[in-house]
Amino acid sequence: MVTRQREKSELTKNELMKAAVKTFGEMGFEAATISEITCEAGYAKGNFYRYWSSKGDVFLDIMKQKLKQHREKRDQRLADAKDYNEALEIVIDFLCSFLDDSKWANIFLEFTVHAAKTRDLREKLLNGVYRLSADIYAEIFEPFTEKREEMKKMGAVVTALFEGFLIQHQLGDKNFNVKDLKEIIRILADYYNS
Amino acid sequence: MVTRQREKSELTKNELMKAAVKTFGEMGFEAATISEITCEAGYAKGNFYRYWSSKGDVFLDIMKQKLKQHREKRDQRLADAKDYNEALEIVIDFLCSFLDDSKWANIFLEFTVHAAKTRDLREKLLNGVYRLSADIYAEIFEPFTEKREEMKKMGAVVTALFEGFLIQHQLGDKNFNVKDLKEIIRILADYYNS
DNA sequence: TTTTAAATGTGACCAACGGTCACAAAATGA
DNA sequence: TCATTTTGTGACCGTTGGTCACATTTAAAA
Repeated sequence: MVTRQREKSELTKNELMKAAVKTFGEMGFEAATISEITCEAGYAKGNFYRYWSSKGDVFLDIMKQKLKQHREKRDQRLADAKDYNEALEIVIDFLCSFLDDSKWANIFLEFTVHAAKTRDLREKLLNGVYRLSADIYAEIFEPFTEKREEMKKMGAVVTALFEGFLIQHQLGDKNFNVKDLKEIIRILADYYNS
Repeated sequence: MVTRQREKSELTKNELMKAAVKTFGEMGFEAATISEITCEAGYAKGNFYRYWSSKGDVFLDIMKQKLKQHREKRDQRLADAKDYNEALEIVIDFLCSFLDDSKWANIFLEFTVHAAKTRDLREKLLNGVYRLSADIYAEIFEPFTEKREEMKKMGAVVTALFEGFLIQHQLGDKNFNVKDLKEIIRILADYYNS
C-alpha cells in the first residue's frame, strides 16, 4: 500500500503549512525564515522543499486558503442580496473582514508588493484566484446592473484604494480611517452605477 | 585648512549618491547592493558606511532630493493658481509627473512598503518631508477653501489611491489607468469641498 | 623638515538568508 | 530477506547588509 506513505506525506505537509501560517503571522513574509518554519514543525530545513518550490510558493497556498474562507462567507450572503446596494454592503463587509485580521492584511500587502517584483509570482498572483480581481466585481454585480465594464473598473479602483489604505495604515497615518474608506467606496459605487 | 578634506569628503558623497541613484534606478531597492553602488563609484564597500548608516538611509536622501525637484515645480505653478480647481489640476499634474518617471514611482513604492516594516525608517518616512502628507494638502488648498480638515482627509485618501494605483500598475493590471485615476481624484476633490 | 593626529578609504570578515544536494532512514512490495 | 521508492537530514553554496582593524592620505604642530 502506497496510501500509508501518502497519508504521512500529507500530514507532514499540513504540519509544515500550519507552522508556516504561525511563523508568517508572527514575523511577516520577508522576516520569516524557512528554518524557523521547519523547526517549528519539527523537521529539517531541506524537507520544506519537498512540498513547495520556494518561500513564495507556500505563501500563495496560505493566501488561497485564507481567501477561500472569506469568499465562502461572502458568497453565502451575496445569494440573498436583493439589489445593487445590498450587494455593495456585503462586498464592503467582505473587505472589512480582512481589516479585522489586520495583521494578515498587512502581510498580504507585503507579499503582493514583493510578488510584483518577481515574474513567476507576479503572474500567478494576477492570473490566479489570489486577488480581488476586476472580473469578480463584474460577476458579483451582474444581477443588479447592466454596466459590466463599469463594474470591472470599480473593482480595480476599489482594490487599489483598499491596498493604498493598508499602506497608510501600516505607516501609522491616522488621517484615513475605515469609516472614510467605506464612505469613499460608496461614492465610487454610486459613480460607476449612474 | 580642513576645507580641502571636507571638499573631498563631499565630492565622494556625491559620487556615491550618483552611483546609488543609477543602481537603484536599474535594479530597484532590494535588488541593488551596497557593493554594486560603491564599485560603480570606484570605492570599496566599507566606505559607504562613512556617509550613510544603512541602505535605507541613502534611499531617504535620494527620495528627498527627487521630491524636492518635483515640489519646486509644483509650488512655482501653485503661486499662480486662481481657485480651488486650478490648484487641484496642478496637484494632479504633480502626481502624474511621478508617473512619467514610472520606474522611480515603483521603486518609491517598493521602499515605502519596505520602510513600513522597520521602526526607524517608518518614523522618518511618516514625519519627514518624504511623503505627500495630509498636512501639505491642507496648506495647498488653504487659500481657496475653509475646509481644512476635509483637505487633510482628501490628501490622505488621494495618497492612498495613488499608491494603490502603483501596485495595480506594477502587477500589470490594465483595468485601472491614469485617466481613471485623474477622474476619481476630481470626484474626491468635489466631494471633500462640498 | 619631522612628527603627530585626524580624516578618508580598504577589504577580509561575520552572521544570516534562500535554496541545493548527496546521503540516511524508513516504508513498501516481492 | 532484499531491492526499490519515499521521506527526511543537515552540511554546504553563493550572496547579502553591515562591521572593524588596519592602511593611506591629508593637515596641523613641533
